Amino acid sequence: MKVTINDVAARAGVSIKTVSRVINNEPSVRPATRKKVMDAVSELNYQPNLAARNLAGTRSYTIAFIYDNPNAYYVIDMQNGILEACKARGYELLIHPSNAGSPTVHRELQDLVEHSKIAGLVLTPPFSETQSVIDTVKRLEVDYVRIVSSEAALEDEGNCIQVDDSAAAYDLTRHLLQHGHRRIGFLCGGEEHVSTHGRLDGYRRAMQNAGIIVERELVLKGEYSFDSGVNGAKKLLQSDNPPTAIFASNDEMAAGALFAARLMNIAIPEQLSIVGFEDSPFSRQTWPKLTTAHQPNNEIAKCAAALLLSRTRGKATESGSASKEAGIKREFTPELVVRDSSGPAPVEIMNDE
Amino acid sequence: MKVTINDVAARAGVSIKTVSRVINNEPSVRPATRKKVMDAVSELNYQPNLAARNLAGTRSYTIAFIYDNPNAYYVIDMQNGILEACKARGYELLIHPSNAGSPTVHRELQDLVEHSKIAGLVLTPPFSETQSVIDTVKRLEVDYVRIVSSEAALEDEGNCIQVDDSAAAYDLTRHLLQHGHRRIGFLCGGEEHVSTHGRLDGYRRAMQNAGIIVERELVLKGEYSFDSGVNGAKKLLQSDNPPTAIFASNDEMAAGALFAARLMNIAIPEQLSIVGFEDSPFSRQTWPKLTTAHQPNNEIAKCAAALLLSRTRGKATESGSASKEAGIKREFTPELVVRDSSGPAPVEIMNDE
DNA sequence: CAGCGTTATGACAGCGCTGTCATAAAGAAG
DNA sequence: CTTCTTTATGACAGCGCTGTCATAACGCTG
Repeated sequence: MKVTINDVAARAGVSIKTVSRVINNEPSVRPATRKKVMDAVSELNYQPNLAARNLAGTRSYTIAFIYDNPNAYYVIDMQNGILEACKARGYELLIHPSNAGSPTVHRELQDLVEHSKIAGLVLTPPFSETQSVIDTVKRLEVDYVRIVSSEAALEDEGNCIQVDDSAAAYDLTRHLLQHGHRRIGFLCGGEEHVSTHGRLDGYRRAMQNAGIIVERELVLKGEYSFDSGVNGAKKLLQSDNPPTAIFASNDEMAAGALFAARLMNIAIPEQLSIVGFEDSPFSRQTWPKLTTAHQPNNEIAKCAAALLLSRTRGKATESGSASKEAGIKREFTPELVVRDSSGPAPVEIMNDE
Repeated sequence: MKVTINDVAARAGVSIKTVSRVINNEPSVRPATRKKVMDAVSELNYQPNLAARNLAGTRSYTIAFIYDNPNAYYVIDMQNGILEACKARGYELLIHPSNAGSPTVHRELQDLVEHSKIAGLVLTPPFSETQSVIDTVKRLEVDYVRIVSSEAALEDEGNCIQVDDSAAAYDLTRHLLQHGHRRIGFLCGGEEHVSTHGRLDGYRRAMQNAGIIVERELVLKGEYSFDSGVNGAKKLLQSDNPPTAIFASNDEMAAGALFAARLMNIAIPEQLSIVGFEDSPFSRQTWPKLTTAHQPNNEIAKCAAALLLSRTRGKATESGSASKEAGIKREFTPELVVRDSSGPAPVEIMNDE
């Protein structure tokens, strides 16, 4: 809005094209010239005009973030992470809340890509795991990065930032097992989320490794919501042989489970242990505070955006493609955070060991 | 990215300038011509290219949303509301998370305004209430709308969307009074927030109208956080003459108060009533669910953005300035939502009435 | 229907940048 | 030191739109 490429060129005593070359890291600029330009840039505090860049070149300096997630903490963390990566590289972010269930998603995506020149898309669950959405994105031939549960990355590793739900769930379950729990209930998230299956898998593996056969009625379908946590926990706790611990597939469900236990006058963690998943802020705002697995959403998102951007600038980076993705972590395993909602299994009916 | 103003012009058989006139609602276009153009626009599904618009005209089609709020629900609601308003009018949103405390805010704002051509700013608390920030914004001569507590709007009504914290707090307090509470503790939000003062004022007025003199030690300073709620409630409850109800200045603090009560084995609402403020999602995820005041953040934000946009398009709207702001609500009073954390005052020491 | 004030429309430049292509400078080779 | 490459730099058009200004069409009046 103020200082333009012309000002920089004048100051550096070169043509605007040369300035353009420097700020875009293109080759064929003598070091001395490059330095002159860089100096002018910083002296004038020049920043290229995004609108002009988007309009002129074939490249785009805008990426879009598509989300549909009822969990505000999750979205904000992700968004801030993406924003950081964008700012670092001079990109702009287009925010697009949408509705995974609705049939208009595909049309929305198409409009988005066709109307605004977009360098790429960051997809988070549930979009990143919905095959039809991915198909649409591929058909539109737009670059993208998906944040997904490791299980879902298989065919598409280059475009994925993976979260190892299974490994984290394994750790969480082991934590309960080490506290002597043998009957551990599991509340599933929504079927449509791959993370649901990953977390269940981790739980199953841990149980199996401990030599425990998981009874059918201990694993309940549900979805990633508070109410689902309440209902699931109620069902488990009202059964003839209730578990001594409950693995809720996310913190919100765990909060629901806590709520249900409270309704039924069950003391946490004395009579029942509950663990969540994600380490969202409100896992610290329940009573008692939740044992959970810390999922670094902010960093995950930052890496996803960085990965996307590392590709679009492509062509002319100095040090070759090898270094381009340096420092971009591609797989995350949420780490166990022990707080107050889990403890030793109550000692009453000791029928094994 | 696909169909441009040229295509529309060709199809409608007019010059691109005429198309420009139509899509910008400028005068001096014959109805017949206008119709031809409109038809072409919809047949081709034309959408003006934002980058080009931003680059060419003096107008800008980008507004920015500045926030610094630890409450993710609040931010997301606001953001979605703003986004709706933007989409409806073909504007773009620039998201700018920042840090109200940091001294760099002013520089950030300046960079934002100087580097990207910005049509206006939507400011939410705490920025919208920080005088130095407002001064900076005014100095930069950029249009803006502030979302503020009614008390803060005085001098600047035209630029404010007001939330009547005082009235809502009055209602909330009355609710407690009607349940027979006489000793009602009040946990303040951060001093720097005007809403803190508005809420306190509403509480004070209600108490006064009920003929109750509020003792000093019943009103505690704090900030809008869970921990602050925990600490404040503890202090109140450990005093010699504890209150029978606590007014927490937001839901997060109320959740904290609930937590403290739980620690001290105080039954809610039997022994103690607690109310929050805002009706954020987690007011439904506590045990028991919170009585609170519903603050329609999404709509508030939508109106704020709509107000901002109603001005920037200015000049050439058909029906004059009167209709421009039609339907834009400018003041909101959060409404009482009674849930389970409030109830009749316990009957023990009846020393007055 | 000439003569005037409007109102409607279009030609054209230019926003700040990038892509293409031509040209200048520098190196390599003979 | 001439010729041929290679590398470095610049002139210029044009992205899709809006602003300015000139011109064309219209609508009155006498």
